[in-house]
Amino acid sequence: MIEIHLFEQLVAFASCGTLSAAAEELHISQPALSRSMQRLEEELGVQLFDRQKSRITLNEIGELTVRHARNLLMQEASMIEQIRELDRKKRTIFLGFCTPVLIPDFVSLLSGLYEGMTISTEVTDDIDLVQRLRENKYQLAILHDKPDENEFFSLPVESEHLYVFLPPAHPLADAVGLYLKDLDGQTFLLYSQIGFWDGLCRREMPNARFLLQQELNVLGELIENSALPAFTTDYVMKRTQSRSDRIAIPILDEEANVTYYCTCLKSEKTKFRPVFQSFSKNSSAIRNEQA
Amino acid sequence: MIEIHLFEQLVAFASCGTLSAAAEELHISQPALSRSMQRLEEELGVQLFDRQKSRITLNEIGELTVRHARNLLMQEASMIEQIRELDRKKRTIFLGFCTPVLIPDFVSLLSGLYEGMTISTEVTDDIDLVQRLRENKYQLAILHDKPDENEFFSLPVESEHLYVFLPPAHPLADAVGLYLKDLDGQTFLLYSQIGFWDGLCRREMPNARFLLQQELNVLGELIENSALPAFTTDYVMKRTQSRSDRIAIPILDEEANVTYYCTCLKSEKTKFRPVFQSFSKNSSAIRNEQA
DNA sequence: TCGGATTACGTGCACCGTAATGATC
DNA sequence: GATCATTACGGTGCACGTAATCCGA
Repeated sequence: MIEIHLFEQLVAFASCGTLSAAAEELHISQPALSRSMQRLEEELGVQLFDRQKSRITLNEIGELTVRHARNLLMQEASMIEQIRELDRKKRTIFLGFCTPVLIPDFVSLLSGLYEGMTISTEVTDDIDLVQRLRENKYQLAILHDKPDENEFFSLPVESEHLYVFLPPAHPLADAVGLYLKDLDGQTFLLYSQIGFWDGLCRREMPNARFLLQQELNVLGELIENSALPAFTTDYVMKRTQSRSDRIAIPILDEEANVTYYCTCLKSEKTKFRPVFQSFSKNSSAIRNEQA
Repeated sequence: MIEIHLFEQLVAFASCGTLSAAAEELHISQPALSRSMQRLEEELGVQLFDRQKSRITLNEIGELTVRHARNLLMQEASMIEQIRELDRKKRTIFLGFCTPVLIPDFVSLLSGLYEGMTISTEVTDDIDLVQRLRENKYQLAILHDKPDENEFFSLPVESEHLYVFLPPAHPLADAVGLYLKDLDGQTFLLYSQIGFWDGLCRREMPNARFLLQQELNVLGELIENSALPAFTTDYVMKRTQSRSDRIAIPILDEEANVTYYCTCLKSEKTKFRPVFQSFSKNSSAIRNEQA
C-alpha cells in the first residue's frame, strides 16, 4: 500500500511544474518534496520522472500515474463526503409541518427528548408531507388529518381554532361569534406563512383584501398601530402575550376548527414513542381519541 | 486527506471482529490499532464504533465506511498494478517470429543493443504477426515476406535453405540435391516447432510420416542414434556443431529457399534503426536488396 | 482468570527543515 | 547571480511497543 499523501504531492507537482513551486503550495520544504517523489518511485518500483541536472519532468508513466492519482484522490474525497453526509443525516430528525405555528413547540420538545440531534423543519402542504414521510425524507410530519394509508402511525396532538382579532372600535367588536362571510369585503392583515388557513379565508371571503406580512414581528407592530382587522388563533394567543387591546372573536365556521396529527411511518413508531407519549400525557381528550 | 493505512486497518478489523485479532494480522500491537481507529474516527469526524467496556463493534456508519474503504483499497491496488504493468511493457520489446530458429540470435542482438530491456518472443504465423504488429503487440516481427501495407517498414535480414539430413548408409546419401517428392513415403524425424517448413513438407510428401519431437536436444539424440532421415537448414548447421556423421543434402524445391524480413511499423523505424543497421552492415547481399 | 479495550509512558526513527552542493540558464 | 534539484545533517514529533488498568465472560 502506498500512502495517499505521496499521490497528493505528485499531483501538486504535476499542477505546478517544478518541485519548488509545488513544495510552496504544499507548505513543505523543497527537499522534503524531492525525497517524497523519490520514495514514491521506490515504492511503485517505477520511474516516474526524467531527471536532468536542474530540471525534473514527468515521463509517460508519470503522466499516467498522475491521472490515476487524481482519480484516486477524488474517490477518497467523495467517499469521506458521503460518510460525513450519512452521519449528519443519522444525527438529524427531519420534521414536516402543515403550519409554521407548531414549529417552536415541536423543536423544543424534540431537542429535549433527543439530545445531540439536530432538528430540521420545513413547511409544506399535506400531500407533500405524506409523500416525503413515505420516502423517509421526514421522520415526523404534522398533518391536518390522519392519512388513510396503513403504513403510517398517527396521533392527534394539538387543536387550533380561528379567531378574528378586532380593535375595540370596530363595528363587529362586540359580537360573540362570527362567520367568515360576515367579514367579507373588508381588508385584513394576514401572516403570509399561515398555511392552510389562507385558503379557507379566501374561499369564504372572496371580496376581502389581504395585506400579507412576511415577518411576524412586523405583523405584531401593525396590529398594535392600525385599525385593520386581523386573524389569530387560540394556539397563538396562548403562547404570545399581545400588548394590544384588541378583542378576539371566535369564528363559527366549522372549518375554523383544526386538529393536528403527528404522523410517522409505522416502522419508526417505537423510535418516536417518547414524542407520542408526551402528548398522550398532556391531554386527556387526545388520550380518548387514541384509544 | 486521510491516509490509506487507516482504512486498511479498519478493513482488517472488520474482517477479524476484534482489535486484538486484527492487530495480530497487521503485525502491530493492540494499543496501536486502538489508537488508529480512534484517529480515523477523529479525522472523519464521525463515530464508526459502538464501544462497550470490553468490546468494540462497527455501527451502521462504520459498516458503510468499511464497504467504501474496501472499494478504495481495491482501487488503489488496481491502479498500482496498472502502473507497474505499463512500466513493464515499456521495458519490454515484444518480438514475433514465423520460425523459432532465429530467436536466439535476435534475442542476443537486441539484448546488446537495448540494455536493460526485456526481450519477449513468440512464434506464430505470418497473418497473426502482421496483425499484432499493427496493434503494437509486437514491436518487431520476422516474416517470410515483405508485407504489402504501406504502414510497415521491412528489411531482409536472413535467408535459410532446407536440407535433408541423411545417415551415410541411406540409399540417397550420395545425391547432390533432392526434391522433396523424391523423399515421399519415408519416415522422418521432425522438430515440432519448425513452423512454416512443416506445411511445405506435408504438401510435397503427402505419404511421408513425421515423428514430431518437442525438444531440440531429444531430436539431436535421436539423429545421432537412429537411421531415420531428418531435416535441417544451413542456418541451423552454421550455428550448431553436429556430433553425427550425417550428410546434409540440399533440397532443390524452390520453396526450400526462404528469406526472412524484419518488420516494424514505420512510426517505430527510428527506434529500431540500430537493429536494421546491424544487418545491413553484416550482409552485402542484403545491402543490395535494401537498395 | 483470561481475553479484550483503553490509558500511561518512554523511546526510536522517520520525516522535516536548514544548509550545503551541484548544475543550468 | 538566480533558480532548481539533490545530498548532508541535525532535531523533533509522532506513532509505536511495553506495561498497567479496567472490565466482562
